Amino acid sequence: MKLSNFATHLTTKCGLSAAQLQQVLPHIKTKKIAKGEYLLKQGEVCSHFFFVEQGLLRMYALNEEGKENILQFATENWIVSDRGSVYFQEPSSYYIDAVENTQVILLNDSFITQVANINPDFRKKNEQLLHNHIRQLYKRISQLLGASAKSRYLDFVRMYPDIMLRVPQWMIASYLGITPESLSRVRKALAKENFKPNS
Amino acid sequence: MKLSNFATHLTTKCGLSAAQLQQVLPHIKTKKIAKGEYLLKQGEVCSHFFFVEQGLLRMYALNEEGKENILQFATENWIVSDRGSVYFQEPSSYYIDAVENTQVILLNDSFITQVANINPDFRKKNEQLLHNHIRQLYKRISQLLGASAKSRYLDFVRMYPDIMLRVPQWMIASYLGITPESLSRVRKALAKENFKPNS
DNA sequence: CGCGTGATTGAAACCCTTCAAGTTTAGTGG
DNA sequence: CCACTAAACTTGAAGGGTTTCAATCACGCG
Repeated sequence: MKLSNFATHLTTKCGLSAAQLQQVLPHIKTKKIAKGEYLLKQGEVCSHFFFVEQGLLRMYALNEEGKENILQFATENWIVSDRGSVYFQEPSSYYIDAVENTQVILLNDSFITQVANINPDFRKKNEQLLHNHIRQLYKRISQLLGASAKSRYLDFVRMYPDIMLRVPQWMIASYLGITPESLSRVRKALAKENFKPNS
Repeated sequence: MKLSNFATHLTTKCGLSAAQLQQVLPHIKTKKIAKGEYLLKQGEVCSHFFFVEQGLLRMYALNEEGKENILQFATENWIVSDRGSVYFQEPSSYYIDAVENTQVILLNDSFITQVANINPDFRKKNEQLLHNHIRQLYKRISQLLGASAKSRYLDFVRMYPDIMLRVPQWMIASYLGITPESLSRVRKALAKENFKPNS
């Protein structure tokens, strides 16, 4: 069945009954985008949250020199969006595009409200998601403030071993805030120390 | 009257009526902490959100070398907390202490829920606060990823001119992720370029 | 006054970047 | 299936921005 990831998510994580699921599913929209295509560009108002059914997305900003800074990756079962832009209906500063061919589910604000009304647990889960997100962002900030390139890379590998295998190295460098050349050298140094990514 | 900032906030920002306000106010607790004292230490579970009635707080983490990395300042009418720790009842990785003598209002999760039940707008405002917070964190991350020390400092001055005047320079450096010496040199260079913080 | 904290300045060192060249890998069309 | 090409990754040398360490200066406060 199509939409299996999202449906599973709603039942197991958000506690929707089978009946509630049938009530909700007809209203959701899906979209397929090919590798390299965009879901959001700088200056546009972001209209949806994007649930990744299958594939891999990234969100990034351009700095003053025109370089990409990757803020976030999103694989299966993750939600990515410029929440601020959705919520306040303001132009976004970010881009969201597909690293792999990707199928997403488009969720707008009213869908969230709708499901929250059907199922009170859903609201709680949604809040929980937000808090978790904030916690993750704080962790990232404290890492960028205090940790070396090597330590940031090791944390990334520990935290997202799956993503590491699916995105090109220069994107990881961009996520870590270093150049691809630096990351290459960090990895070389780690190899000499007998570091194995898979252990 | 005591609590004036918080009461004003609840009525003007969250739309509580005078009657609702009277219903709520008796249940809130305040706390005074002197400059240098702590509201939260690493390893403790954070039990409250802290609304700053008067004064100035900071939240920071210690990196692997024992250096402070300031994640957030909070002045009057701001809320600071380790939301993740409050929400999931897990030990915090952060410290919160007072930069000035400070009076805070202690808000726990049940208080939020309570007020949300009394006034439906409050829930919306609270969500809005979360979304705004996330947006601000993303902005900070993209800055740390892509901008130079000078540009980060200029952004800080533009965004928080009031805080700049109330905290020692080395704390701003810590917030920006550079050393106090570097910030001193950045400021010196800006002075040569005829930069005036007040304009 | 003297002490402690914060800010400044200098010199050397370090980490990371930049630029340029080379190598490997992956994808495409013949 | 090989040949070709573009993209990704590696490597080296030089340079820049930031840190480190140390010394000095400025200020507020008991």
